[in-house]
Amino acid sequence: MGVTIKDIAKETGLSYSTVSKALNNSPLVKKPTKEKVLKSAKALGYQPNFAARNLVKKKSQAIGLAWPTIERIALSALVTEINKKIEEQGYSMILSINPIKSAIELFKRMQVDGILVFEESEKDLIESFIPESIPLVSYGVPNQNSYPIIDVNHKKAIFIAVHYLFELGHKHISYIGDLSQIDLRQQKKALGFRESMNQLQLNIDPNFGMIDTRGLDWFDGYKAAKRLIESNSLPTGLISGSYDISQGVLRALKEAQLKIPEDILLIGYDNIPQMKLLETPLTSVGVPIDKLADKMVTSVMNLVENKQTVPRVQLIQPELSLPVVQSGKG
Amino acid sequence: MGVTIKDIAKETGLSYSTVSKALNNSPLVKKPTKEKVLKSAKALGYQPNFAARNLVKKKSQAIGLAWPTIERIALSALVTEINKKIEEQGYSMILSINPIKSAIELFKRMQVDGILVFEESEKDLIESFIPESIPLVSYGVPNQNSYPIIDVNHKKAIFIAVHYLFELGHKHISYIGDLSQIDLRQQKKALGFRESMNQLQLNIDPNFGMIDTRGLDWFDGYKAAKRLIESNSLPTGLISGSYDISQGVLRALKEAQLKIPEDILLIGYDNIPQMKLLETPLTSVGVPIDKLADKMVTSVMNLVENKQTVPRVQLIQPELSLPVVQSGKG
DNA sequence: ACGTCAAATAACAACGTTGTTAATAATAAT
DNA sequence: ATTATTATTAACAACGTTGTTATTTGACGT
Repeated sequence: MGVTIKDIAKETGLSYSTVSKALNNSPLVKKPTKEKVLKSAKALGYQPNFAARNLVKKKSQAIGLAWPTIERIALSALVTEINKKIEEQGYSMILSINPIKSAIELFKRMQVDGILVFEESEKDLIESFIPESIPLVSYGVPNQNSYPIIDVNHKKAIFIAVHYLFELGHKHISYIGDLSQIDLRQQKKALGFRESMNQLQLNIDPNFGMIDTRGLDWFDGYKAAKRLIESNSLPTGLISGSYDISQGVLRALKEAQLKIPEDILLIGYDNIPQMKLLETPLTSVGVPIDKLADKMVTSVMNLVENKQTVPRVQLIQPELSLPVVQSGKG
Repeated sequence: MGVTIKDIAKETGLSYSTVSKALNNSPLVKKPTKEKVLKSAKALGYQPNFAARNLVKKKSQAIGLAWPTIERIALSALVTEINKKIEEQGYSMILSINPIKSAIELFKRMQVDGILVFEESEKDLIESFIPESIPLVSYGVPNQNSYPIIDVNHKKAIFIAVHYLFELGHKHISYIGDLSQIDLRQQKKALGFRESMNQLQLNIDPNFGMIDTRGLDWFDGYKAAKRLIESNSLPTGLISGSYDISQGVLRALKEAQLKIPEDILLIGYDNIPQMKLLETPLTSVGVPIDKLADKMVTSVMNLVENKQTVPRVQLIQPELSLPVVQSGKG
């Protein structure tokens, strides 16, 4: 089946080492012979065997990305951006939607040069099976991690949102998000809210100051917002904990015929491009997705081509972005 | 760096061929030696080199899935199901979100044993660069394809939906979906609607019998449904062309305070599990996702392990499924 | 025309596995 | 005790590349 370098060596009457060099456009081989080789290669339908190349070069020119929760859309824009950046570096990205552990094993099998991981709350486990042999960078929450982690300053993000509302004169501010004790990232956001409110000496309504969505899906946000609306304890400013939740909240507000920002000023989370597609333009806070993608890719690349060491924790600072005013054409 | 089979051969005083056999649990090696090898392997932290193994075995035990449109959620449930089925076969799945052509090239590099592709409308291109060396199965619309295609009988699906409504006594039936001329799949659905209506001698309202969403996103469905509602040409039965569109339509109907199925009976498309998560349970029509996943995986597996030939086109028949009545607990 | 030096190509050893064949140790049969 | 037979292990070629070293070829100066 497979046409190898030796076949084209036979055809051209050259040694297979020169054929190899010719195919790699080495300066050590004369132009006419290069052309002869190339022509013959095309004629025979030669396809390089990358297992062989990987074996000798100890490189696959690919990065693996472990993303177990594919069905939650929030990260897909980030993944797309990461993919783009990796390609720009001359590498390729492969994705696994398996649980992190088996994804990493798969990547090892595929001989990737580096691994990116989206961690959620299984921190404990990860540490035990990360392969020393392959560079790994995680988008997660710092712990006693031995591998580099890219973190977002979630507390500060919420802080920015609260202060923004405060300066606009809002006194009744609520937070809507997942308050469960499992996901560290969500905990930081909640904590950030509490601290910011205290600092500004604002009161957190005991019942509806912090609304628990009990989940991160669109629908969770919807249901929680609905409860809030029915309670008649509506704040004037509302901060939502994630992109998906914002969507649900928006919907609930719309159904209740509440106007944004007149009746209630909603601040979304996660600065991803899709934000612009939302029906109602939203003020939002978070780390711009391309900044995040850039950090992750350059970090793992630095490890792969060990140009320099990568800090154990990199905290990225969030920004506030004002709503984009939609033009008539949409 | 890399601990190899030879290192553990040295350690145990055995030849590296017996070490290899021991690690693969061959019956040709005595139990005590096996144990010795295993212990030493663990002690040294041995990690097999799969490039070497792939090279000699000409197999990677992995299937590549090309899915360029990751940001559209509709297929994610199918992808998850396919991943599960592939794992059950003892293989692994890697995913690429690159354009199909470069995804395929990547998969070749990674030495996958087989490739699955989600085609949209770039049929023309694909044919030219499919590698003869790797089995490839596509979820697409049949053309002059030389590779196996899994197709869904979209026309029949719409037919079933129309007939279902007709038998319930509906006369005013509309279709809402993407009517663009580019996507073959969408064209089939539209055609199916026209034919079914004609067959039943039902009139298609010239303005609002077929509503063009001009896109496949959630929001496209929303906007189109909104136009429909404002037109006051509301049908009693409405068939939507995709999962995402159904979501948008649902939302628009809800905002207009229209009840399902009392005011209007909406039939969704794509029988995917998430359907159950929709706020409003929906009658829906389409091919159950696990059936589709099964067809794709078994097809590519048959090629990979060439057990048997795979038909050039496999048309899967859709089914109607009635709304799941939600229990109080949700 | 002959030796010198550079350019071009050939030869060959790796890379880390697996599968096949050869060699040895242990056991059974006479 | 000696050979035939089998269980174990060792040796070695192969997989398809790349990089290093050796060899050949050709051009040049004298």
